[in-house]
Amino acid sequence: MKKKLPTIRDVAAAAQVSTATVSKYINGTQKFSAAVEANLKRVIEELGYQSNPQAQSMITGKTKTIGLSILDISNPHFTSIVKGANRVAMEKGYTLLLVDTDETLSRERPLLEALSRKVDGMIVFSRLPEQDLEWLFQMDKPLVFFGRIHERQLPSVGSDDRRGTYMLAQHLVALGHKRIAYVGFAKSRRDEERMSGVRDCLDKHQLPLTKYNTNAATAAEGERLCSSIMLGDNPPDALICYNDLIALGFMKEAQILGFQLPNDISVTGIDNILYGRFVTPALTSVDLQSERMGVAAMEKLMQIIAGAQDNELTVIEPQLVLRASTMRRN
Amino acid sequence: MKKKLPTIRDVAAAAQVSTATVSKYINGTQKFSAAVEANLKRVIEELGYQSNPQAQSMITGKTKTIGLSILDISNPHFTSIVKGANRVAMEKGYTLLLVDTDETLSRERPLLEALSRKVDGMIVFSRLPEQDLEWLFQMDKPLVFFGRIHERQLPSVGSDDRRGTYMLAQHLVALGHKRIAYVGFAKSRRDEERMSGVRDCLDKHQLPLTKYNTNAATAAEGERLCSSIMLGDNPPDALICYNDLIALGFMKEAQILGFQLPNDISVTGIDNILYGRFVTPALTSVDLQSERMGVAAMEKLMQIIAGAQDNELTVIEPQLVLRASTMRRN
DNA sequence: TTGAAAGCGCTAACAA
DNA sequence: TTGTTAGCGCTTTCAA
Repeated sequence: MKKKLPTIRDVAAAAQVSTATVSKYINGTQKFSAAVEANLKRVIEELGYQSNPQAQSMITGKTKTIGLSILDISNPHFTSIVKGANRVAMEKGYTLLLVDTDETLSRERPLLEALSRKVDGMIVFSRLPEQDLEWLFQMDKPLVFFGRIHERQLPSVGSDDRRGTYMLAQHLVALGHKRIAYVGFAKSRRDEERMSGVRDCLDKHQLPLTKYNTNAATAAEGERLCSSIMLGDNPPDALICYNDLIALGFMKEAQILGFQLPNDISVTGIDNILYGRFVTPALTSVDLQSERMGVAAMEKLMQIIAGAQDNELTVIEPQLVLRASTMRRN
Repeated sequence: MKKKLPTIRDVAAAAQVSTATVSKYINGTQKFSAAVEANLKRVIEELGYQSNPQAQSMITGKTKTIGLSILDISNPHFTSIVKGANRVAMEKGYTLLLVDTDETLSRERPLLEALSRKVDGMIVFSRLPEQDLEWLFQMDKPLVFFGRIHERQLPSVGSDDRRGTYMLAQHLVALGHKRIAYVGFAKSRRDEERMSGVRDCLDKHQLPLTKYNTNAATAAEGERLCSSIMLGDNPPDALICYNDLIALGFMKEAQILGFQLPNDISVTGIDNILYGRFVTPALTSVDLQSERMGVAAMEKLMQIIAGAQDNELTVIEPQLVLRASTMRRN
């Protein structure tokens, strides 16, 4: 037994004015005579009237809603992005329609398609190859991507992953490490950049690079890979993991296997998630400024919605965060 | 230069049928002659027509969107809730409108009000006192709460916090602890329950309870409180923290201060967030089954939207998770 | 099985 | 400053 909400017509009738007047009043589009204004104010109050956003957006074409599509909300990197994006959106009076594709490629397109019709713009973090995103580019929705889009000029926000891992590798080399390995996540579009940062640095120092690969950027995968990395023939003396989660899992498992960290192996991650500080040894990482990325993406989208031209990639500089999980070799 | 999307009228014109026919076709409301069906199918394909959800929901009153309001997405407890809720919603073809009130009481009401008009139902985790939620109850929106609502019979999902902390206290007592302290978070509605679980148990064993309080349920607060707890007159030999985040911060700082864990003090948290496993010593906690709570809440809401009567509190049983941060006293 | 027509609640010209 | 009017894109009787 739903009670009917009052409509703009009810207000107009009760206040003895036209619906147009009411509309202009609630939207503050115009000035009114004191009498009408006071009257309207009272009536709206009495009726508890609130305008119906559906109807509004049908006409204006604006929903005051932004779609944010990410790969996995339980990864703190994405959580921070959401946090940052949400803060900006909230300040500007927008709400967030969140889509978590749960690292499932096949879900992305249908989810994004449905999303696109409901929002004023979208921020998307996708694993789809660029050619599978054509349809998205075609749409007239304001769009901001995470990560560089190569074949088109599109507004995007990214981190300089290559530089980040270069710094990490440089740091490890400076500490005297000779057998450095990279634990990647090949499914990700960013994996290649991260690895090449490491490789560039090691090449320069004429050091070899061993590579491992995970099937997911999770702690569980770090744990899984640990024994085969550490109990092999010529185990690495330093590890650069695709992200902190993998590093955390690896470290835990290595300790269970009886290794001393960082004495037996230096371990580093990427993202600088909060929890890296609390493990022992605390995790050396590269701060990709996830929250700032979220902020930057939302601000960019807001500007585009406001009419700005922007097809640039905004690069957020990474910062090396040294902690106890890396140490000097003699 | 926005290109106009095709409307139902364009389809109708191109297919030489009425808009009503098209409408029924897309919604599968009716059977059609093979000719019309094939024709419609082709035309829709050609035009790339997709119905406008705004217009649809204006008439049907359904948005296929669920509002989820939480306190802080960066707390893994909430992250898991979102994860669970999102999964169920996605399966049922709903999307999530996320509201992160960022632990700011004054934001809750306006945010919830705006939210309510845009969704078919809401799941809310609120810190507002019950009397300030009256307006929410009045609305005809399907609603599910987290945590028990006392003064009304309302559909909700909660954990048995009291039992959880009782188990924790019981465990500590069994280990031989005599000076147990609780680090609470008085602003939260659940704080009282959690503390009373501890107190009930300690009373039964005629043991004293010391209490501390944080200003936020964060690791930073755990760190902040650590020195004053540990470097006081008669420091506790076991700590039950309001949540894992506080425990993690406390442990880190205690170790920095030179304490041996768990030898000098046993520490426990609540929530069983993923990261408790990776710190050293691994954190003993109570698993509140956050993700399952999210699932349960969304399922309940789906049923209510489907017309079910449900004013029950669904209680998710907590589970004690023993790890290395607690140890026997001699 | 199909279509005509009347709106859903609101905004945006344009007139008054 | 206020009102009239014509829709936005769609669904839903009701009639054919």
